[in-house]
Amino acid sequence: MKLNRASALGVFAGIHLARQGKKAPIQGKEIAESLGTPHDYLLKVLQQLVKARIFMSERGPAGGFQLRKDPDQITLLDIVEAIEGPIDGDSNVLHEIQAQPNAKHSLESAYNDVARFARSLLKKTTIKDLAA
Amino acid sequence: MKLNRASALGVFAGIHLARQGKKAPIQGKEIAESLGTPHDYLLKVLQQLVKARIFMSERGPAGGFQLRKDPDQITLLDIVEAIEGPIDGDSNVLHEIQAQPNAKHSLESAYNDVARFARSLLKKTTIKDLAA
DNA sequence: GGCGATTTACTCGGATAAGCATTGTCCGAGTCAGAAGGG
DNA sequence: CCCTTCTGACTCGGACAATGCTTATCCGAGTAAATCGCC
Repeated sequence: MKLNRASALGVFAGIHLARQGKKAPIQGKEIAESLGTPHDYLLKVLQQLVKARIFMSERGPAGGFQLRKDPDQITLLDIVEAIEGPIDGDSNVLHEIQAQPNAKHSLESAYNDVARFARSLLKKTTIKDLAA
Repeated sequence: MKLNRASALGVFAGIHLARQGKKAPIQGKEIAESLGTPHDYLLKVLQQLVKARIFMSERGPAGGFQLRKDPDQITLLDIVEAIEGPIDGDSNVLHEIQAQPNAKHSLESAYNDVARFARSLLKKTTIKDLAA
């Protein structure tokens, strides 16, 4: 697992939306200025979260982004995995190396343990927690 | 943190050397064939471990690589950090984003917790454990 | 003045470049063994 | 025959490309409001 700039932007964008409530859509432009990040790039990140059905978007004037669920129903894991892809032990890297199967297995389970821990930890924290 | 092909190769190379004992140097060519990986690339990985003083190398005919320490004194963390660099929470990515300080801090400590867990887990396992 | 088609301004959406890290390759530096030559 | 010198083969070492992923940018699709024209 890794922490991209993109996934961090996704989390903070979620916090920004949570703070505004669900009244009206918030424009990407406003979020970008708030986070001090390039507008066009942030949009691409937000798009991924819309595809993952975590955010919802509306086009046209007065359009923008909103949370699709309540802030306490959105975990960090939801956002991070929507952007980075699933958090696993990267076992595909191991399988293309020839080595003793039990050594491969031991290393793989070590990495899987780390991945499991990361998943459970990120699942505990919600957007609501961070927006407080 | 992430699991590169390079760090996996470093671990398996360490296992290969541990299995041979400390009698004579093992050539990179032999390790590369054993792991089914490009020879020239593996050398670059082994070089990093030599620089980190985990392996030792000898040139010339009958040269090769050896472990510098006992297999039970070399942890997975030693090898992985020698190749990937230190395992941290990638907090540098966070600091260039403008956001509420407490939200940034919460996210950063979540990632630091994962990094700490990964470090402690990788520190528990030694090359000797995997070579058995 | 009221209604509707049209234009306009504004938003997100997806396809397209630029930058950087990881992976892969090549040639040179160092080292020992063995052969060649002279004593 | 023995010692010294030289050549050559073999190893690692570090500098140089190629590939893939992350980041950044651009232009087009969609939408609602405002404008203009007609009734």
